[in-house]
Amino acid sequence: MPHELPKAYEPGAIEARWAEYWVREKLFHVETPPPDLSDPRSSEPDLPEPGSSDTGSPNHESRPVFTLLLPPPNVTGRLHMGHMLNQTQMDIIVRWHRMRDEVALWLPGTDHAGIATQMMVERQLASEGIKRRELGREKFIERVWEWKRHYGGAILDQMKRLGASVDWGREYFTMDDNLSAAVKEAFVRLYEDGLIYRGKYIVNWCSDCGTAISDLEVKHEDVAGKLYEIRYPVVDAGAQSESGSGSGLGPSSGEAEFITVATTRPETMLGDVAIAVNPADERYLHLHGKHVMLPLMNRKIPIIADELAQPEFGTGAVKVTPAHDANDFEAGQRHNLPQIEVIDEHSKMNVNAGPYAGLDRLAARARIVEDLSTQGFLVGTKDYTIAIGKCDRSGTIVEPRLSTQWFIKIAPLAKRAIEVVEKGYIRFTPENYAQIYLNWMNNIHDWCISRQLWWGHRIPAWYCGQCKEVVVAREAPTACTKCGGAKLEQETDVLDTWFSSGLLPFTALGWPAATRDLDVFYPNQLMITGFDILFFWVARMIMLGCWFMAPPHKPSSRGSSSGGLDSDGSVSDGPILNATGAAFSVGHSHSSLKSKSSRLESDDSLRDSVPFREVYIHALVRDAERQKMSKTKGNVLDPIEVIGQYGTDATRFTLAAMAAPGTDIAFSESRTAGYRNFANKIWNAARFMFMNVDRIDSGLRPDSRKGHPARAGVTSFSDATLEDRWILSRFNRAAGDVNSSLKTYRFDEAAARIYDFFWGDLCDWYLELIKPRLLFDEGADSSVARVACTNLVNLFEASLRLLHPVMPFITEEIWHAMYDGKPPLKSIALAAYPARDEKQTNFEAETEMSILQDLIVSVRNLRAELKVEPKVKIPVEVFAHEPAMRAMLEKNANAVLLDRPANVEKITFVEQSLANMAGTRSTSRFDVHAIYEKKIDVAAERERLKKELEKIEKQLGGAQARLGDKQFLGKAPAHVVDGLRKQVSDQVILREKIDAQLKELPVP
RNA sequence: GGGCGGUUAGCUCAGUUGGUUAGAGCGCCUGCCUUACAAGCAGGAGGUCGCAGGUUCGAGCCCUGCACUGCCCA
Repeated sequence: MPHELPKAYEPGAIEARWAEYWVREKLFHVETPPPDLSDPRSSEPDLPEPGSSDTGSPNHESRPVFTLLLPPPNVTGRLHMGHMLNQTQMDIIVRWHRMRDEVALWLPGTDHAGIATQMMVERQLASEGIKRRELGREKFIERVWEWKRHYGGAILDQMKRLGASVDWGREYFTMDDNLSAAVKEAFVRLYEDGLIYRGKYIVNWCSDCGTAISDLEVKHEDVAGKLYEIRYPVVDAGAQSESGSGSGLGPSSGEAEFITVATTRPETMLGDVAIAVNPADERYLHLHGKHVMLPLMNRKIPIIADELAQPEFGTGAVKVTPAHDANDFEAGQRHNLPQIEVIDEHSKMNVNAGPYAGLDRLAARARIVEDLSTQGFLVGTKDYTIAIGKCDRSGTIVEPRLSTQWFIKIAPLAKRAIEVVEKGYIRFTPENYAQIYLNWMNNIHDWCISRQLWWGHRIPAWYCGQCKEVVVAREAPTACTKCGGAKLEQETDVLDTWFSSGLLPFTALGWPAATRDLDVFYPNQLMITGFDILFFWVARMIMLGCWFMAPPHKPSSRGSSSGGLDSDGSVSDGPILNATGAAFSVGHSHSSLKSKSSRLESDDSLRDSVPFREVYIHALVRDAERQKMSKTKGNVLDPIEVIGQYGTDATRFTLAAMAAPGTDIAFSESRTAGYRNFANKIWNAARFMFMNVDRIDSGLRPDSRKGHPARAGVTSFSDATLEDRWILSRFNRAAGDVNSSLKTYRFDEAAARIYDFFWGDLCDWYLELIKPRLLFDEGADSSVARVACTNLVNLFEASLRLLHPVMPFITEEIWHAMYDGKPPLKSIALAAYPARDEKQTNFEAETEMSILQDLIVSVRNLRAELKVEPKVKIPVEVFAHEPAMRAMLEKNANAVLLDRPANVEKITFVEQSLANMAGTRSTSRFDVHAIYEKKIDVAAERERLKKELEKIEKQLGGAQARLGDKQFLGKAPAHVVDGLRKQVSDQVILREKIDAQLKELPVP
């Protein structure tokens, strides 16, 4: 491969090629390590010391394992910025671990996404004029599969474009046969554990989706509405004298007494079964046990005393509608009240609604309000802000409705899920999410897991046509376990999508079989996801993981070599899946719950039951104006478009650089443009390097003798000159910093550090400083150039490895080119991540170099100030009062002479301070004076010096005051005091120099 | 109503257990097409860290109150 790269970096030309290469070459496939020997897992999340492990023999896997599960995108999904952020962070972390010589498994898959997918296909059918129910369940499901085969892979294809280094050989779909079997198994076991029950409860009902949805799927929204005040006549009021005494009581007319209640949903009054007042509310004491007549329905209903009614709210009396309100439902149970449903599953009034039957509930509301008004029961109407519940999917207003559903009794699962976080077995980053998680977990409600959908995992329960027994079983039973009847019908409901995805950390590794994968890769090391699915998914994974991966559910490979996964990943007969179709064995009956808890005897089994050791919660990506991206606002940034414009690497870098913990990301394209420029900078630095390699030694390649394990520092680098020692030290410092930033998920710090090193140190200084050594004259000794070029090549190769996790494409491209298309490894992604080598850090070189940089910058400053033409060379004089400093500067004067922007003709070291001359810059260490006849702008110079003097005096004043303060000296640590003394002595020198210079300036 | 966060340069954001002179990118101003890069180079301006108190030898950072603002839950 010729080293001729195009002048401008064109990401489009290289990225697609490498993305395809990585997939084709199966570079990120992880074989299941053979069952053997020592436990290959790293017990600590800490990284191995660089260079400490040997390469190891190939058939003995002793490397640490790193497992990460991709939050499975919906099959209906299109890649958005949130995915891109999420995947960029995961990819950086996984590539980093892989380069640290760990077994790094990133497991991809897609989620069947029950409601979303069903809606999508229904919409498609609608365009053909077909309704789902006309088609029938089986045909409909076939259509969904067809749709999935067609469109379901779109998002994964987009992922490939991002360069996501997942193991494509292990891709799963949540409706795959083995995963479906695992879901069924989990359901049956939970049922056997006594944690699943079925019953008629209030659920959130979406009439549009035609299904119950969980609390989490309801989004609350404040809307302007009305509060209707309705008065109910007390029919058996005893004490007339009390009537009308309370301000909240309805107006009494004649002998009648009323109770006034307020509601935002007057149509539900048709289902009222009581009026509740607070037991402590004195206004209503006389009415306890009395009745009111329900207007419009003429039904006599009791007045009950219940905490449901809050005295301070409204009149202190509330209507009770158990069939259409969750709180009322509970109150109804407390008082044994009937449940009267008046709204059906299509949000229409039903037969119980009497004259209003058949009306849509909103139409009914209008009629009811009108009728109440005419009949004198409507006391008033107020404007009111209602927190309305809407379906997350369809946006339809959710109606609380009575219906028969399947639930998970959540408390026992939550108990463990709380414990593992409290004990630190799962750590959150940022840490405050642990508290948010615990708050939610401590107030958790039972989880409604049934959905009235067709697309999903059908609940493995059968109803006996004869005795109505419910049989829960792994396979379709042939006869009722109670009466032996053969007429059995399976439950039509399917499971909540989050039930199956909540099992993924272990089902994706082969559970319930005792697989080697499960042994090696569970628990996952990390979960990276957004806070929006913290409760939906993360919490459920923790609950289910800690339940199923602890004894007795945890499959154990010890002592049972049979069973488990075949090498092709299919489930073979194991001891667990052998359980057959019979309902469930007596030994696993509900009473086993207690024994199960006691069997979780050791803390270790709880510690190792967690689905992942760490959770990193990333921010939300917003638009540049900090607005939430939404289709309706039209401010959605398509990552693929951004990639098209700036490249994947630049987009990834943007997301990494802006991913500071705790704040949302306001994605601004100007940043992406900046990082595209960064990529271009690297590209051109590479061009410069190749130009020199071709000219000096076209056979020069990076030293590749040492591949893995993670190697420290730069190899084959000879640090003869100051700039060599300096860049080597800077590189190692950067490598150390980047590693520690990534360790704590500080993607922003890591990105910034790499950027500063590559651009600020390597390109801005080092490349400029070595140019003279590279540009040897014709016929001259080329050995100096050869050494410089070798250094450059090895340094550059190491720098590419440092950058690779963030910018995988450009680094891969240049890296391959450096080896002339014959690299020692298939990919830079398989090379070692640089670690800091203490021996290569050199504090002295860094200090000296920074003084030289000061000197060079001072000359550049003087040139700008004196308005010297860029092409004109100028002589300078330098004074340093400390002999050691002078010696250092003299020794390295060449660096100053060779700096192009400074464009110095000659350096003369002088014996006297230059501070009192115009055209001088001073630091506490040296003075530098530019010899140039052009007059300086006296006024501007005076202004500048005065400003600087003011600043110094202000700082000096403060510092000296502190140094004179006994309390400060007594209490501040020594290094602070010493630092301050140094600052003062430096600034005193500087102040004198500036004073001198000011005095020499001609008086205006 | 309960909970969590944010407020630092014109914009978007860093700023570690409190410690010496608060940083970056973009934008802006000045000068350069210098033989890797004008997607570049060099130089520069710009901040009483939301407000008011407190703790401390020392506060952008800790505490209290206030203002504005975002999100989650009910």
